[in-house]
Amino acid sequence: MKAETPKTFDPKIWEQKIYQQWESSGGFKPAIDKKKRPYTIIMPPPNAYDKLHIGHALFVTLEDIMVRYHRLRGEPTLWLPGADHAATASQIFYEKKLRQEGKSRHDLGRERFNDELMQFMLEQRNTMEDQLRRLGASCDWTRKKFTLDEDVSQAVVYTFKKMYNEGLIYRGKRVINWSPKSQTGLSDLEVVHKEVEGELTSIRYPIKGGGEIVVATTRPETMLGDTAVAVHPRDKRYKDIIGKVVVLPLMGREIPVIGDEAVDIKFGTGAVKITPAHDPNDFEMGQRHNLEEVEVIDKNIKITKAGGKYAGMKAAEARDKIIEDLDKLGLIAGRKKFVHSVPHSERTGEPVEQLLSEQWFVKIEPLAKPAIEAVKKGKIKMIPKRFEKVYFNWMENIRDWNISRQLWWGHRIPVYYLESDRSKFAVAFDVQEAEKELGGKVVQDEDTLDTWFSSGLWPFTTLGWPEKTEDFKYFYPTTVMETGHEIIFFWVARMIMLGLYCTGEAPFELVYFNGIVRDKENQKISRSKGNIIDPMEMVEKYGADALRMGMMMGTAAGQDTHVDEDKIRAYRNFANKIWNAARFINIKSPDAKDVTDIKLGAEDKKMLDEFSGVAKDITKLMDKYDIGQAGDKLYQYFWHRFCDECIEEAKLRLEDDKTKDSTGAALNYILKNSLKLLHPFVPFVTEAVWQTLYQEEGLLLTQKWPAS
RNA sequence: GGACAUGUAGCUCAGUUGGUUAGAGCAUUCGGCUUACAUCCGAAAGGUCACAGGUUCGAAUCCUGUCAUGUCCACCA
Repeated sequence: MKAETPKTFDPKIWEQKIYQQWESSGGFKPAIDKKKRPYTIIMPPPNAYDKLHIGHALFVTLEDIMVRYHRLRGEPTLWLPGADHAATASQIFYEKKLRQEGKSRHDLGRERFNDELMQFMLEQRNTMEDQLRRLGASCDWTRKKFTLDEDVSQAVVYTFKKMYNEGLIYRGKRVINWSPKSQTGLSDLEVVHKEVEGELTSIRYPIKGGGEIVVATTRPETMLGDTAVAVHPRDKRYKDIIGKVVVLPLMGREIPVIGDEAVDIKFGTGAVKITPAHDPNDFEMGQRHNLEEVEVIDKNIKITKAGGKYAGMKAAEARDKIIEDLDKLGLIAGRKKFVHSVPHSERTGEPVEQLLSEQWFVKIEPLAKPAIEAVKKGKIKMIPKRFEKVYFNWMENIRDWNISRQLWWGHRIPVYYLESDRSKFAVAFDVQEAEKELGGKVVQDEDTLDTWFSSGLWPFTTLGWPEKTEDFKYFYPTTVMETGHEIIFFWVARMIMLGLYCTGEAPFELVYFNGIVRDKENQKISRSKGNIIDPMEMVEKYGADALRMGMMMGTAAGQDTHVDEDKIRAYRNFANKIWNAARFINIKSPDAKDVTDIKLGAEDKKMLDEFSGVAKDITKLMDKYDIGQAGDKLYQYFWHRFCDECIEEAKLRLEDDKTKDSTGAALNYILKNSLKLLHPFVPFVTEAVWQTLYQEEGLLLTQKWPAS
């Protein structure tokens, strides 16, 4: 560096060039050494069509810091990037796009719809990948994966087949959550409960042989499908009524009064109408008491033929009509406003309908048990640890997993039915295999798999499993899964269960949970709130290093983090500080000797000692995954200790011939090694300085960490 | 209904096993183009450590309770 080198670090000149050097150098690829344990992170794949938002910037920053740190430590380090087909989100997204063009997916047909969407995805994916590059993500692009890659899809079928053969996947009729808008079933996790003000209607059900029993409901129209009335077996009021028969009003059907512990004595009259086809609790009760399931609402939320004279009406219309009719008969015992929680689709926001439907399920208990064990025994650790409790709590109360989705986009369920007899089916890789097995023409199941089914296999399908590839053998189990705590059940739990089931090993050693990004008013960053910070705009304005520092400073695992533009600007200044400290040292001492080749003064030794203490502290913090603290310590040290004090005090000694050389050597040593410590956090500016000063030693990317 | 997290300067956060006058950065104010950097340097101001009890020679730190904020789970006929 010379006095005339620019006074400011200009990210625009450097970033792209440096990234290309890194990538083409092969430095992102792990230096495989069978004697060393690899450090592996499989990237949580962003949606292929996503533009990166600030949440992505956070996870990319954190993972890149981990990966760069371990790479500098000399470990064979793999960060494997990917893209997700994000079944539900993508289909909804693309259908919306079609609608704007005045089309629907049915105009295209399944095949064309999927082809077009695939085309679109692959195009968009380039944008997403470019954005990862701009953030400085040091991942191995030669190993990148897409969740719909041929080999990944094969692995999905393989797993489905194995689970089916071992009795872990079954087809069954259950009450499921049905999203009318997207016309698909949802898992319990895809449903959120919202408080809604509704109406609680009390209805008199006449008892055959005299008397009546009053039940209350928020969904009077479901009474058409009632097949019992339940009371608590120890409820004194109804002691003599259990076993009697009531006549279902409007329908005239005779249904029993049953006793079941699940009934809450204190609620309402203590008697509840049971509709096994439209309520999961009622369904379970129906199973216990062998009740008939009468479906009265269909997938378009209209009353079915079983609904008698109400058939064909929309459920809401039927509700009003039924109340009117009951009222005429004097059977309404009361109506009152009632706030209750109603399940809504997490995706579309609409209320979901609970319907009886035939779906594929994963029997979860045999998978959950070992998954609980793995965490209990410490085979998998979570940071922060408190999420282990959250995990146990959910896993211990887990229910079977509905994996069918009535979507077109995604992994199609690998089940083929014999055309001539649909009760016969085979699980197969393709039509030929199925036809061979069934001995006739076959049709494939129309449904696709829950996107989290294939995502659950991600830590090993990305490495080539079920083939015993070199990568799989070497890198699996992986080291860290870094992701958001909001998907601990959706994803993390499923990866652990499926990982243990498929490979016999826990898929990773450590789960690091990042928090949610909020703005300075503590609001969640979201488009609807209008407070989005576009990471690419920030990179454009302040450089990737500044954005990265802004993302990670003050973060702790599992803790929400705050960003705003001021913060990012402040760290742009930090990048500049590094640049200028280097300029100064190099201008004053362009031919600095190695500290081992020169007699050092007392002040020099003190500076060096202090530096090695800092390097040790940083190392300790990094090993604890206390990344925010490590960043803060470094920032503090480099700027306010090294620059403000060490360099300032050294200025005099640099003017004195007796101390000039040794001081220069010491400053140079600290600068050079600080670049290594700083590199995981601010990779671009440190690399830019390194290449300007120490080019003959190769890229900073793969230097040796200056502490142990 | 249950669980968890957080509450320290205007804002974002440190504060190690309890130990002098509670620390940074950003923002603010003042003074400086001092031979790397004005994307800078120096200085100042700013705190009842959410609140109330308790343990202790000593509490931001440990215990109990309260309040506020946020998150998750369960569920409501």
